[in-house]
Amino acid sequence: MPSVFEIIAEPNRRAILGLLIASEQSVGEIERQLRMPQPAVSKHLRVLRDAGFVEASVDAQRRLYRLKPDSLQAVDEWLAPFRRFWTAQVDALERHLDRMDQPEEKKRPARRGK
Amino acid sequence: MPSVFEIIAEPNRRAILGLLIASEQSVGEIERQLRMPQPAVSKHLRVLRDAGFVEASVDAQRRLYRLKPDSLQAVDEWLAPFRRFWTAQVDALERHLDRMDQPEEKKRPARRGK
DNA sequence: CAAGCATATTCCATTTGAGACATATTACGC
DNA sequence: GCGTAATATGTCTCAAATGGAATATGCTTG
Repeated sequence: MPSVFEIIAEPNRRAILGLLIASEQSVGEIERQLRMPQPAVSKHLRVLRDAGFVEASVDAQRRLYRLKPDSLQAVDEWLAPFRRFWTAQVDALERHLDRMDQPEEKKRPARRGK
Repeated sequence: MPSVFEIIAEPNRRAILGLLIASEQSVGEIERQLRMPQPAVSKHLRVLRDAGFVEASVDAQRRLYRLKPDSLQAVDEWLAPFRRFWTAQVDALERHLDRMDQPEEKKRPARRGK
């Protein structure tokens, strides 16, 4: 049972997850979009399923895979303590830029919010 | 040149990064805190340094390693599109809880916002 | 400059995991 | 039930990366 981090270390698995953001996809659709041999797709999906990142429903002979919520939350939580590290930098940069270009306008809407 | 994701896939490297959140540390300090052979520490630090996650300054014979900002930002950006996936879930749960316990109080302050 | 400590590097053995291909399974239409 | 499409699994090989032990480098002090 590999860790969450090992799961997403594999580029093809990240690609598959990326596809599933849009909507659920069959194995064949993934295979075509990523131009990847079918056994490879199935194997990666197996790993993702075992790790709880995706789930499948049966539609005749196809299996439709979709993202499971929560799966990537663990990564987000691990990241949290580090986040303040770069936000300090970015905030300073933004203040700097704000002072530079249009000192009068109220531009530059919420960059990280929502 | 491994990807950001491969860098943080290694548990010991995550542990080292975790230590450096608190403050900069020498190799020896990391070695002792993580109970890890010194060459292992140096090797992982090498990888982290090459990947731009940490930087070192020289203090006599010791090298003090500290986090570089921005390094983990790439992970955060990759995570962004997925984030809305679980927030939908969490928000629903929060609304549910809010309805349950104190229906009158204005408690439960911003949980994810800074 | 010799000795000693802190860190880096090299070498080797082992393991892990992905890729490629062949093959098994399962469901459908006829 | 047969043939076929869609997906899963098994096997083999190979590359990469980790751990461990020995060794090299570098700085410092006496």
